[in-house]
Amino acid sequence: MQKIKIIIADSHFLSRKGLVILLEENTDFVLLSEALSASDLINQSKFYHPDLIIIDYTSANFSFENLHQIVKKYPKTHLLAITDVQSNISIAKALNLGVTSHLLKDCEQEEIVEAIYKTAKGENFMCGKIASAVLIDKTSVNEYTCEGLNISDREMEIIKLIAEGLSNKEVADKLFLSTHTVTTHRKNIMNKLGVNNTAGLVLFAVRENLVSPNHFLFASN
Amino acid sequence: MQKIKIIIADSHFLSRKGLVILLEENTDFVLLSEALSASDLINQSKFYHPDLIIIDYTSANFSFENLHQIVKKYPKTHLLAITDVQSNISIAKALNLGVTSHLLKDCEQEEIVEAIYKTAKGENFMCGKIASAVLIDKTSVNEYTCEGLNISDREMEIIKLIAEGLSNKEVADKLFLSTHTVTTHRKNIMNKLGVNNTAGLVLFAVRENLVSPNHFLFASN
DNA sequence: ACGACAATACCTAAAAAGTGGTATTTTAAA
DNA sequence: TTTAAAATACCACTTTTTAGGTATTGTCGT
Repeated sequence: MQKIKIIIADSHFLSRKGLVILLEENTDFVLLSEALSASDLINQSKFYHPDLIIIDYTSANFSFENLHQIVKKYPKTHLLAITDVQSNISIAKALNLGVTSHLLKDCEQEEIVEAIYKTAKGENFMCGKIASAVLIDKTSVNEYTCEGLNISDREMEIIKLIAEGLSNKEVADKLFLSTHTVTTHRKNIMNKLGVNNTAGLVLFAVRENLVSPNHFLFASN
Repeated sequence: MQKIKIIIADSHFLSRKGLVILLEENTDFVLLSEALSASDLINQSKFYHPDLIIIDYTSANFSFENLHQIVKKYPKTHLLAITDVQSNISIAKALNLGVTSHLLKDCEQEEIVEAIYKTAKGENFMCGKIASAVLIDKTSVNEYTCEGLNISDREMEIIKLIAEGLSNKEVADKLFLSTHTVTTHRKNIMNKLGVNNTAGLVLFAVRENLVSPNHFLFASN
């Protein structure tokens, strides 16, 4: 069997080095390089053409777009995402952007190793928590959905501002809309989410990382 | 200079091995052992009497109590906590239980190394985000406070219910109070927190783990 | 026994949110 | 090119929240 050629893309020192040790312990794996930023990753991918990239797209110098860039440019390279706890929508987004497998950083060593083998062959592997978080729509093979919610970008924008404490009027002013429009959006959002008050909206916003729980409190320091 | 004798206590494979590499790279550090659980940690501490324990008290097989146990039994051993993002109250709690220093897992290597040196000497070291989250009350040396907030238990209870989406009336019914009382509490809380709407209350509740961001959404599944 | 604070309760009035509609325009997809 | 969905806007009405107060009781520590 041919060795699996791997790049690690993660700006966090600890998890990066944890992965290094894991790869060193298995002779089927070859670590080509470590990328600390998106530009590192682009350059190294061009140079090495890895079989597999293990990436934390949430860490400081990476983003969702990097996933898409890699998938488009190097279709033979498979992506294994490994992040801290994420919202369902983020995970679904990553999968839709072409990530083959998804783990969390608190996974066991064995799970990570298994994920590497499978992902390098192009097979999906989700750790337990991820699998339960994302429902796979059996009808369309490659479509991952997130609990049937489909909140539009505009709606997301409005949720974010509401969660940051703006009133409908303030949101309207900020986005150059009528308050009626904001009210309508708010109604539609609440219907989609199945909630009937601001608390529900704010909790959703936190879960989807639209706002940080520290929004107000760090501001007051 | 004598070498610093260290135990790593963390059930997460990746961060544990990341720390292993970091310690190996510095000849002043000696890694005595790795503890995957509280009982591991107790046994290894008894056997090795380390200068320093690097611990993620939030990881699967550890808890706040372990911090207290170690501090009480081995006063010469210093504790360096390193966790994922935490609420201020959790951090304050850890510090009050006797943790000398506190980092986050996304810290840079240099910060971790500096923290190890200082903590082993008994000096405090907080990474940037932690330091800004917790203000040290200079008047009483060993007392860490949380932004001078002192929210009473009753107030916490009411915040929690509001964040769960209950109206003042519903909270009042649940706690057998007049709506006036709930309204008053709500006002007092908002004054203490320096916010002026429900969104701020809910974000605070999330930050202090009074409510899960999944409260509504898991309920609807 | 005193003071401080927490918990309770009430009042008024303005502002905002929540409910249940309808309706036009723009955009993306089939 | 038809169609569906998203984004926009308006109306009327009710409920809830927010902001400004005051005031009584109980409890805890000094």
